[in-house]
Amino acid sequence: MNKDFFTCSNCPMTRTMATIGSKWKPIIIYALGERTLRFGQILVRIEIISKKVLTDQLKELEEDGIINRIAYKEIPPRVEYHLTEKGLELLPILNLMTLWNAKYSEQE
Amino acid sequence: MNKDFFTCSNCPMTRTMATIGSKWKPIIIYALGERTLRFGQILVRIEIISKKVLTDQLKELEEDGIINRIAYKEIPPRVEYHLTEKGLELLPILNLMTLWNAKYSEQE
DNA sequence: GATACTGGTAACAATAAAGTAACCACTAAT
DNA sequence: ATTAGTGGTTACTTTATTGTTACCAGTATC
Repeated sequence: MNKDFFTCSNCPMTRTMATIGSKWKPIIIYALGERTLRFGQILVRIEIISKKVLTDQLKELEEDGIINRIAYKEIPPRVEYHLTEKGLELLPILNLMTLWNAKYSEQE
Repeated sequence: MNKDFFTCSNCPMTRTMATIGSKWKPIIIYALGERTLRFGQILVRIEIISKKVLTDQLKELEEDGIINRIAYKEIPPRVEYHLTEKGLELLPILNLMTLWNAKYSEQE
């Protein structure tokens, strides 16, 4: 009985998925990249995401320290988002994943 | 207007998420690792996953060429699963993700 | 003959995630 | 006075994902 026995309560993968394992989060992070984008710009880039979902996901990503939100006190409002250091470190990993996927997507 | 304009229909991240972006898939892949495991063994390792969900996810992973399923014609039945080359290549990437997550999980 | 074993399946229930549509605040310009 | 512009929120509906329970096949053992 080896000690790497898999238990979900503190399985690293389970915990990681709890942070970025959702339909939209990796997409948002990827869309943001190294840019600073306004709410509306993200909305346009991801095209088919809804306002509400984007709001929700951005909020969660901010809570998890993956993105930074800066609201300027202007009218009409301007809110900018960009990845934190933590978020930026995720970028190359997500990139590897898309490369992996692309590599095996040639048969289509 | 630069050409990396983000369109979801063929956004690499969106497509990658379609393959492995579910609550359980990364966990199953991670649990499998380089081992060959029987259905029941995976079930025990992941503890809280249900039979049905595991069945479903394994089926999809097999369809996507990420795992191999070998059914021995024995009674009681014996079915073994292991990662394909494609699946194995995903392992280090998932590993990076758990490392990333662990790095920023110290505050808890 | 009853029971255990394994890897499922079927029918269904519950939950979580995502989507829709209307609305709001506040200012500037028409 | 009305409309546009931005970044939301609210209430609600729909859809997707997960989970539950009971059951099955077919052989071996008690």
